[in-house]
Amino acid sequence: MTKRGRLQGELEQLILDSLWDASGALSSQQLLEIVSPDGELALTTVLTVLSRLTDKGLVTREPGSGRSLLFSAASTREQHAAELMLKMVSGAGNPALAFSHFASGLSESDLAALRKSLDR
Amino acid sequence: MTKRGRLQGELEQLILDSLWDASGALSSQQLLEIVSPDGELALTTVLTVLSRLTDKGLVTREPGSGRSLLFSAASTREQHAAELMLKMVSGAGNPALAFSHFASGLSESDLAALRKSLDR
DNA sequence: CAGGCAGTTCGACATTGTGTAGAATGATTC
DNA sequence: GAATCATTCTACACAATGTCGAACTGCCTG
Repeated sequence: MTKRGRLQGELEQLILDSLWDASGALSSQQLLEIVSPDGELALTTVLTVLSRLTDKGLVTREPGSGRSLLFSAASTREQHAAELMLKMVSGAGNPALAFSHFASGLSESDLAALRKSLDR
Repeated sequence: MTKRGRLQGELEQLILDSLWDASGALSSQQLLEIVSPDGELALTTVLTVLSRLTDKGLVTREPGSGRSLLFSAASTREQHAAELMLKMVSGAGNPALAFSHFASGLSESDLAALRKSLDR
């Protein structure tokens, strides 16, 4: 019920970010510890969100020890970002124009990185 | 109430697209005509959505003839797309990696356009 | 092997965003 | 001044998300 003044989609994003930041797969408990260190959230809350993220294909689950589950992001943060960016391009109408606006907003270092990624 | 089986956000997108496709500013009536040629929607429906899009800063309004208003998109489709793409990059963690995934998904012609937009 | 425990799944309710439109308001016009 | 008509206000339905308590179910331990 968005009690803790959380915005729409914020908890899902927070959990996704936690999974991306993690080195490996995480248990629901570990995620709870990360997402709510002060014990403000219930474990079931985290599990519900994980279930919804799994339904969306953004999270995968593997069996852990006992009958626990380990969760991890289905794709890397960068793959996910790239996918969304590609979707923008397809809906952009005039990609060349969109690219030019896009490039204008990039930092020098990001521009350099982008150029390098195109050199192949 | 999403009666006509419309998905979440679909009408907003449809109206935004109509404004982008239009050569100039449009009245609510013209938009209704475009969005619902068969008269399935009420004019107030279009106006409500326009009001919400205006609140989001995606649509601007100017006085038209009489006390009518003319609506137009606040930014071009390409600017909008570029803005979202830039937001992705900032949240991508490792932009260089995101770029490389992004480039892999682009068509040859889009790649060429992107290269050209970086040459300056 | 039965009982408890730890972890998951189910079902529920709250809030916000969006689809949808009738009622109310207010400026224009005749 | 009354009719007109575009906009704003108010309202309700449904979907997505936040948030849990209750129920369920394998495992482990005694």
